[in-house]
Amino acid sequence: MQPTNDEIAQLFQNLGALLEMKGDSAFKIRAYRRAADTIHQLTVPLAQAVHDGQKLTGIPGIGKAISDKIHELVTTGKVRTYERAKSEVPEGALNLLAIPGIGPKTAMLIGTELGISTVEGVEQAAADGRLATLPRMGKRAAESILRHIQATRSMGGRTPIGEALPAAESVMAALRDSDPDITLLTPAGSLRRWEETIGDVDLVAVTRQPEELGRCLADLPEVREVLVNGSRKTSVIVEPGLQIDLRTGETNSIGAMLQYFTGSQQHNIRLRDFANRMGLSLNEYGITGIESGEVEYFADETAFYARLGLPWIPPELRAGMWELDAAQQNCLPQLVESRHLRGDLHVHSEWSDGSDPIETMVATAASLGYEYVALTDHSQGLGVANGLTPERLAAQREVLLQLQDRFDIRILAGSEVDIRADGRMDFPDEVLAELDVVVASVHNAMSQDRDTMTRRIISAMEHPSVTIIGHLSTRLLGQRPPSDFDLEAVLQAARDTGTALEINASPARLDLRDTHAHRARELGVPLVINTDSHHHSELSAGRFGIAVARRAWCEPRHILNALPLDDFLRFIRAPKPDRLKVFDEIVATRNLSHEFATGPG
DNA sequence: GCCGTTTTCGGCCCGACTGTTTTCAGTCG
Repeated sequence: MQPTNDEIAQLFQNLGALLEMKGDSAFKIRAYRRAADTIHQLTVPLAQAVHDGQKLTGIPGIGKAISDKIHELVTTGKVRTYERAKSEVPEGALNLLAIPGIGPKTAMLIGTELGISTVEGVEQAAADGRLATLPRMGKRAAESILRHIQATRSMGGRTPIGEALPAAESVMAALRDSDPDITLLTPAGSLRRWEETIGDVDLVAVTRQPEELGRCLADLPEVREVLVNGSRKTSVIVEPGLQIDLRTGETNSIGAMLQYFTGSQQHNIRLRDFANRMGLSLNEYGITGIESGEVEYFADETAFYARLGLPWIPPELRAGMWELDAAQQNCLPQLVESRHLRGDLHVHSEWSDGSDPIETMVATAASLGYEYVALTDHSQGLGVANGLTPERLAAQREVLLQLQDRFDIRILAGSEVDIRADGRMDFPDEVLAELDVVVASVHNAMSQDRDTMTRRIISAMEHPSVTIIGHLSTRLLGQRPPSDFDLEAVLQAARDTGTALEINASPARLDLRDTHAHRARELGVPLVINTDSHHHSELSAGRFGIAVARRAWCEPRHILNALPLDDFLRFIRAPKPDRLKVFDEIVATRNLSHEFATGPG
């Protein structure tokens, strides 16, 4: 079994931690961590790249030594440097790093002095007083670690953005209520970058009495625990287990502060490195001339980046990958925005498992200013969702025709058709041929092996009536892992067959995920941003899908449902082998460049 | 270990907070 990118990234993350325990060079450690971060975000499977003989050293943060180690891992299944480092620290010390407040140094100490290798062991030692006897440890430190272990247990890892964003908005509303002097209060960190899961919610605020605001946060009723309460930073855990960090600053530092706390860490490291070479030093207060010691202040991020000779970089792009190179060459993408969407092509009604009448869904889509909407209730095979038989589907078409007279918005007849376990479609061909839009999705037998699932999806793409593949991986964030399939083969098939891929905007799914959407765009696969609405209120919830597309560097020209109605109709009416060509022609005649940018380098 | 509009050697982002200390190490982001 080939190592996945995540597994390779984890190995380098661990290697960095092991070297830190051993007291190795901080720069070497940072290099491994950077490589781990980069690999985690790569869109192409590294193991495949190794087999194809591709050069890895062009990837940021990957030089000869790390490239060699990746080769070694892929070809032999092991990395000798890693195995050796592991043998030189106490068994299990890596496990202890999962405890907040315990880093490599403390983990090493606990392992060597107390012979402890598990989180439970640390908990025991903290409780019975052994932990407090260690050097640079004490009663308070031990208590803090005990609290952290218990807090972590009830938090259970990163929070899907669909849960973190409302929680953050609720806390921000409460803070605004309690402090009328707030002039700025906004998310930063991974939330502002719209990552699919959030570790801690970072909030940035400007107000007259910052320490008072920190106390307000600590005193909110939903706060379960106060972790930090300093003059500029307050950290709390709110029910049901989400950490919120609030940083405060001055009005004239807003530009620097927002930039600093939005990150990502790798973006900041690269940006400061870039600034250093200009003789400038960056921190959260402003930009300092290294020679002169003079500090310049910035009221917004645009001015901050401009001082470095750079255009403003959208937070979704600040991954520490290619965005600085693109900014320097002034070729950042003009990212797609919610206002660019002209239709929604995945909408359910009460005819299957939605909860609203068709009319309500259509009226809501019209009120959002859309030019078209496709009704795509489930097909017959999905019994639990009250899937439509061909007869009910035909009856629904009649209803849609009658409704059309009463609405300006173009109503398209569609279906979300099950891709059966053997790759066949859940409706006969002649039924599918009647529809305007066919979203084909996997809903069962999700644990099929890689080859079977890959063939199953590709076989659906090869069907002449299938317009879009819905929620490709079937994952549910934090609940159900993605199914296993060969992404590259599937994306290639999408391109070859002219089948569009859906970015399912439901915050429970976000599927395609950002890196997959990025790769699809690189390959020139038309993408669709759909809400998969089951209630009229969900029709306006496309923002999570837009965020995925933006993190994938998508411009409006990459998004099929950003096309005006006439052009969209031309696309779906073209026979499938010609569709990609039609898409290209449409974009060309609209006088837009249509080279699918892959990012510089 | 990586990297280059000062380059193949000699640099490498920056600060808040905590708990232990009495000047700082460790952790975090």
